[in-house]
Amino acid sequence: MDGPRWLDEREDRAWRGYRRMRRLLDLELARELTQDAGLSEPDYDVLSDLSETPRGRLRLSELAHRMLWSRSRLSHHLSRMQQRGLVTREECADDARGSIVVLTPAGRQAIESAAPGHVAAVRRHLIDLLTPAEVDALGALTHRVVDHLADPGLRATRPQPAAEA
Amino acid sequence: MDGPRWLDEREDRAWRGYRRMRRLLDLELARELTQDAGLSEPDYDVLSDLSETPRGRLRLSELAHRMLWSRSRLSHHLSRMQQRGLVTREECADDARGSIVVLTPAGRQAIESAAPGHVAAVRRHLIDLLTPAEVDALGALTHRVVDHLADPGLRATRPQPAAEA
DNA sequence: GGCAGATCGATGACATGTCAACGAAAGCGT
DNA sequence: ACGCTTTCGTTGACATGTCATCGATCTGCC
Repeated sequence: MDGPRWLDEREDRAWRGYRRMRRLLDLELARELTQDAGLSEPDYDVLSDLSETPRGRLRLSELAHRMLWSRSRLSHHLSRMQQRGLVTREECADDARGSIVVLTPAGRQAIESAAPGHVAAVRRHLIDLLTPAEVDALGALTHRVVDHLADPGLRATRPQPAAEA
Repeated sequence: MDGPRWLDEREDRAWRGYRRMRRLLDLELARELTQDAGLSEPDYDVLSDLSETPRGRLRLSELAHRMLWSRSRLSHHLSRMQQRGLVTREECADDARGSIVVLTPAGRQAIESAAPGHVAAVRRHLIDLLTPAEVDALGALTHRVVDHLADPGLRATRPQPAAEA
């Protein structure tokens, strides 16, 4: 029962800064995206991931996996986007349970006209404010954290849960 | 007329890493917080900010301002927290429109018992994975971005909508 | 073949966040 | 004192995200 190791001044500064940046950056990017392209950030992410595939088609689960979304969330969101004509669903030939999400021409149009402005906003509010060394540091650090979180073994580090099969 | 300046490989790595970290870190911290303390992240943040004040009391607007929340959101959330006995509202003496959010003993108890575990989680999944130099870099970079976003003049930087496609 | 369990995607109930509007009360200039 | 405008916090309608569950289908194993 050691006293908890609180964050020291620098750590606290980093943590608070991260959370504040997160919030403000999100608000601003979402605001511009809505205003300029009529898309929400989730919309943009769906369209973006879809458009990165050869023919703009992906199994729903595969898309959910890439986006780190639950299938449920994606299914709900796709229904809304489908009503707006941005995507459609097709039956999957080799798996009758599955459905394939397909980018419509309107969806392709939407992402292609939104992308330049969005990238510019990301630059303006983040990337271009950083030195090259900071960009690299951010890349390195975030990927390390992601790898750590993606590793199921990480939770063994926690005090309590020790059980294993 | 310039083709949009897309992100180069390093910038893209940083940007994708950031978004992925954001999502995974959030999920994990929220998961542990709920499991260990029965609080959501928004709950924690409210209680945390309140507990940092001398007597656990703040004007609703002041709290909303600190948290970067809308008054509406905070009002809704407080209603839920109030029903769980974590906070109460009091009338404001010097401004009859206002209300003062007050941390209850139960709320104080909740944040005090949740904090050590939460800080430990933040360390385990983020801070302790970083070198001291990275912690400083993260602090510097996030604060720069925050300052930039907080500056109302920043939007003047946006290109005029004069360009035709 | 046929059964048991896993996976897929959809759905409804519910929790949470956003947005526009509101009544009440301050501020402010006259 | 008087209006006009702004600010405060609340509210209701609605958009979005989560969670548990479902029927359908696939998979592996006998």
